[in-house]
Amino acid sequence: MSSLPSPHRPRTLAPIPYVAGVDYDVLDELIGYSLRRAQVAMFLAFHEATRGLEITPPRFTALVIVGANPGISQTLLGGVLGIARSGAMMLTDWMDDRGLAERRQRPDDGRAWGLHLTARGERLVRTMKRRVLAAERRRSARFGSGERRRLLALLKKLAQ
Amino acid sequence: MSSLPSPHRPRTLAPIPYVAGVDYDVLDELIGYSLRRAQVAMFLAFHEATRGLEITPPRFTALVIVGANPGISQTLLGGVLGIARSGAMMLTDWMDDRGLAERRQRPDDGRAWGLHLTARGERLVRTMKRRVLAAERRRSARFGSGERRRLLALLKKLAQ
DNA sequence: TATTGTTATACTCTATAACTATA
DNA sequence: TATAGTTATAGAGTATAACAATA
Repeated sequence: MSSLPSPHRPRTLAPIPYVAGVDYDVLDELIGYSLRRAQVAMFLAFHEATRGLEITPPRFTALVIVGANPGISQTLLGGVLGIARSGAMMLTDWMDDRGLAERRQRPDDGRAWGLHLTARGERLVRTMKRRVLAAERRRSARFGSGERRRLLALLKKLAQ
Repeated sequence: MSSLPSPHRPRTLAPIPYVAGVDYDVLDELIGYSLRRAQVAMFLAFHEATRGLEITPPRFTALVIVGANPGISQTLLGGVLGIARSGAMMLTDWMDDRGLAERRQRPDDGRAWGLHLTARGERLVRTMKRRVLAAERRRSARFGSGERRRLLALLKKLAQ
């Protein structure tokens, strides 16, 4: 396969600028390009909202998924995140090392662990959710009534 | 600064799945999460559309920008892309090595190069634009009249 | 002094492939 | 045989910092 893909997050800590005097040509008409710019902007809001928590988007997703699906296996967690098992392991190690989640033995299957949030993990998830949702609302303040809802629906349709 | 950011492109060559039976909790309500899923889907369409051209999103952007702004410097190109000068250099080397763009001396400033597409670069840009626009139209076919336009506008508003 | 291009280096995230234990 | 977890390794893309040449 070609030179492909990578992560989840923008490259710098500043929004991608619209440089005055530069002709953006077809880029201005491409969903893909605006998607990228929007993603950088939203990442910055996310980063600001989770300041001090050492959270990244994949970590956030992993913690939320484990919280909502106690006993989930590493392999399935990787499947949900769209990453390889080895990546799910590193994420799980990260949660485990910090006392946010633990691996419990399964009586039914000796191969797989069941992942569970600790009390500390539960607290962190509550804090993260509160902050991230607040950041989204703040960023959506520029939208008129219903526009946030409509954007969400259009994005889901596009990703389908 | 924390452990931060990275690129432009999704991690795998498959869309992020919605795994049946898994509770996605708050993720379903977050613009940031849907943005990520949409971006992966659009990247796959982009990748498919540019098959055989060895093109990635940053290369596409660089070629389009040089094409529309002949004589642009590497530093400004990096500014438009939102990457460091060293990255703009690697991109320029890539274009130069393949005979797609060339560095020309500037009479007014001995420090900076002026970047220009070659005839071959011009042809590639035409081909890329055609294919990528067709892919976007194909992907937007699921949208009702005006929805693509509305999505573009909402994304721009979000990124502002 | 400031800026452009350049080079070397390090870092992050991810994939791949091989290994083991269990099914 | 197949699957879960694990480990080691490699790759892509980016940033940072230093340097020479020019402004």
